[in-house]
Amino acid sequence: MATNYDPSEIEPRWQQKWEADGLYHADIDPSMPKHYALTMLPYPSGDLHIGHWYIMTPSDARARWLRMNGYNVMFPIGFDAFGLPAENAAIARNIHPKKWTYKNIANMRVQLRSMGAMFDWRREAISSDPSYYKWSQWFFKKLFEQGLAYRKLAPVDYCPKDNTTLAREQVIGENRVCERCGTPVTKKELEQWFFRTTKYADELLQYPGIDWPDRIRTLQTNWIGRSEGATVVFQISPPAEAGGDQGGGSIEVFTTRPDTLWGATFMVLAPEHPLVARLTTDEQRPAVEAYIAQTLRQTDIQREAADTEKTGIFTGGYAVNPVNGERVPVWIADYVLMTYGTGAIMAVPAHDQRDFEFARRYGLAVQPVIQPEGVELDGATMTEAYPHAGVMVNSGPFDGTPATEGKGMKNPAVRSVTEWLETKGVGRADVNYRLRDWTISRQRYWGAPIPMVHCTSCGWNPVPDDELPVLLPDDVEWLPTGESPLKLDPTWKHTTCPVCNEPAERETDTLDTFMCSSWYHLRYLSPDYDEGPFRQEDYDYWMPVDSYTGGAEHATMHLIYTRFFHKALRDMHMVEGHEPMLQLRNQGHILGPDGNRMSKSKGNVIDPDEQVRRYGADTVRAYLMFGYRWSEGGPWNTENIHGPVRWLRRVWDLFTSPPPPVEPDPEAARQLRRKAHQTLIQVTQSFETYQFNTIISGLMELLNSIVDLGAAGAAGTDTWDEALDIYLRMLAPVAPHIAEELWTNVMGKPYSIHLQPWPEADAEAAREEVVVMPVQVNGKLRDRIELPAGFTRAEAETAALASEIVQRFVDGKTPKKVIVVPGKLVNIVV
RNA sequence: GCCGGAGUGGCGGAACAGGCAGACGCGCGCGACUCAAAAUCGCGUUCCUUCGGGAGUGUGGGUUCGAUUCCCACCUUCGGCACCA
Repeated sequence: MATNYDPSEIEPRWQQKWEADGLYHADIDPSMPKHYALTMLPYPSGDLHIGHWYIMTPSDARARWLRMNGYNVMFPIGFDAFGLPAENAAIARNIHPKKWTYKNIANMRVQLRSMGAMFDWRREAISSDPSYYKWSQWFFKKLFEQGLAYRKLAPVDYCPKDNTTLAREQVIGENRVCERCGTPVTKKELEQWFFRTTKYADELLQYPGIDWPDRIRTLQTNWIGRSEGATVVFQISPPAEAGGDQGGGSIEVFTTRPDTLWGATFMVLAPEHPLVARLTTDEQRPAVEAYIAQTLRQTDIQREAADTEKTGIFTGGYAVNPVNGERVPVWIADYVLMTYGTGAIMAVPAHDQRDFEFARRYGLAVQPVIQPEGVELDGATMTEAYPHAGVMVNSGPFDGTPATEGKGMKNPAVRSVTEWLETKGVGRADVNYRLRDWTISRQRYWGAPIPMVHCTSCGWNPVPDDELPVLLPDDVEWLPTGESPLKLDPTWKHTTCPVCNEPAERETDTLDTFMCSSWYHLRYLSPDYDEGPFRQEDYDYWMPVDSYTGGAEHATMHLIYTRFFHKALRDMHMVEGHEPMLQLRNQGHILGPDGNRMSKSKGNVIDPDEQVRRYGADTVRAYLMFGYRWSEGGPWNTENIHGPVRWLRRVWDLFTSPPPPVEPDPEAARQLRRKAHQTLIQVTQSFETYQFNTIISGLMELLNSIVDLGAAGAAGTDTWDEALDIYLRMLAPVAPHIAEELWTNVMGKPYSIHLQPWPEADAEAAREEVVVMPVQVNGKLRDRIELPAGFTRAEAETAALASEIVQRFVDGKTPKKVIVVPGKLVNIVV
């Protein structure tokens, strides 16, 4: 029976049999508890990357483990197939994006199958299939009907290389580059479709009942950027001298520090603010217009760079500070952004560094209103703003009120001033968010057409349901010209208005691919269903997603979008619960052997196919689980993989070349049983907590014990058989092929090991009989004593003091205290 | 600048509701088998040591009988945000 371990023969054979038998089909079974295990779907960019293995194979092992624990587990797979990378690659190679994409999918399917994962391939969903994007379009319509999709003219982020607009989330890094191609983005004023993500800003900050990493929650919380404060109304002052059309009106500002209102000595509007034209006096008009023109020429990057010197210009207009009636000049400056708050601020130079710099540059008044303890702030001589705690001064009725450091309503000064503003009718408590609505229009070809029609008399209307999907035509020029390729098609855009039936034009932009991936977990439920995006009974059984695995880089993109999507659908009564995914875990990333990100140009790419050819899928799986903290990742190591290589070879040898008969020894058998059940407890716990490296190390340790204790007399006993049985069951989730081969063909046990239950741990058997207690003297380890399990404190103390080595260190002194921690140690304090 | 991870042998990493630091593996060294090499197996492997011990989990303090684990202040590094009023 002794043969060499040959994964290249074993693995494809079992993969074919499992598939032929439908072993991993997940079907509704109300008699079983369900578990929806989801791993982020891959983008069909060419070849499967070792990174895909790193996300998917540990996730697969855990899904298999759950299945052995009695869950009806669904572990689906699909492709996020629309989007820029496919289109760009297709342009570079001069093939049609569709052809390129589907060729890659065919290739990646083969590669994915070589993992030996328990994917239910019947549920495969591909976002660029018409049967899929029909429902992406349908969801768009639903959002439109709810007012959650809308069209507006707005300055949006634009990638000049990819020639398309981008969502704010897709602009990254300190120099604000395109998430896909790394080109610095520019701003463009365009009519675009948006999703009203801001409607859910506050709710997205809550994570009710879900187990998501703090890290992701923090990233999302920062991204959403909630600020508490007050909106305050400043009346525009009547003209002090001739010029300017200033017949009343008011300017609203948002501030997180209403307690500093008495120190607001001027106001600043964004140059694009609609009131600028009204406020500007004739005298100032040429200068103001010149400043605005100059601002427009600047890129957003220049404008938003925090370290440039603040510039601005006086409009000539004034407003009245509502708390003290003082007339304050109104300026415009590009450090005030039209896209946040009201696009206007009250400037408090004494307590805000930006306002301070601006005031000093233009000689504006600085009035301290928060006095720190023991220091006298003087507006004339201050060298920087004082943004910290103190006592309110020069603040009318609030003089003497303590102001703490924090912004928002937790600061009592902020709260009481806000309440006072409300009673005076000049302000109200308010909240602002950094989050912007999601721009979803893309001026590119390879995406789902936005199902909207524009008619000169009826405006924008959705395509009727029975005309969905709006098919993406194959025969267009899909070169990126900056215009939507669909617009350049001579015929496609022409249609009739769904309302008046007159000639009308289709929307020629396509949907951001992140929209398609916001609901893919729902399509897996019923991928062939054509009456709706999913079948209700499938939803009722499988949702929500119980465990979701993927990269943390999606924290402020996909993972916000999909939560928004779920909440929107919930409010339309299409889905239940407040969150789509109950548990989220992020893996790290595998780098090249040189420690850099893998890239073809660096020549450090590890090809999983080659590793599988060399070592087998089970070994690659085991290495990826064993070699890293899953949450951290790290460089691929061409030497460390030899550990798992040897391990699985030794496992093979143990089962195929059983040890020679020995004299049975009950003590060795008892020890083996103890180790087996201890390992079982530890491995179970490691699966629970996604600690894949200690699953493998536990199995390696147990193998060592089986070999050693077998030779010592455990071999051939019932305990031996039990240990080997437990061993294969524990091996099955991590190395499914070798476990199946050894179980079914070598041990002759009933097919399939993957239908077997997870073994039950015997806590009694796992308990140690003899306890080795470390003995410390003054906290330093001096000796170890053996005690029978179940000893008393007094026995432990006596035994510890009796130790010769301990006595040497106690050195005749009387112990002040003896600490006995049962099961841990004895510490003698002298 | 602000927010959040992470710093443990030559390397990947274990152990943390405070209790034997370095499990498991890689690499390395010595040995066995072999004509030889590979593979395999056995032993060893944190550092220093006068062999009694001593030091040691990024640095410096603190709490404690006892700290990799908790607290304070730093340093390094990796992410994220960045004129957000």
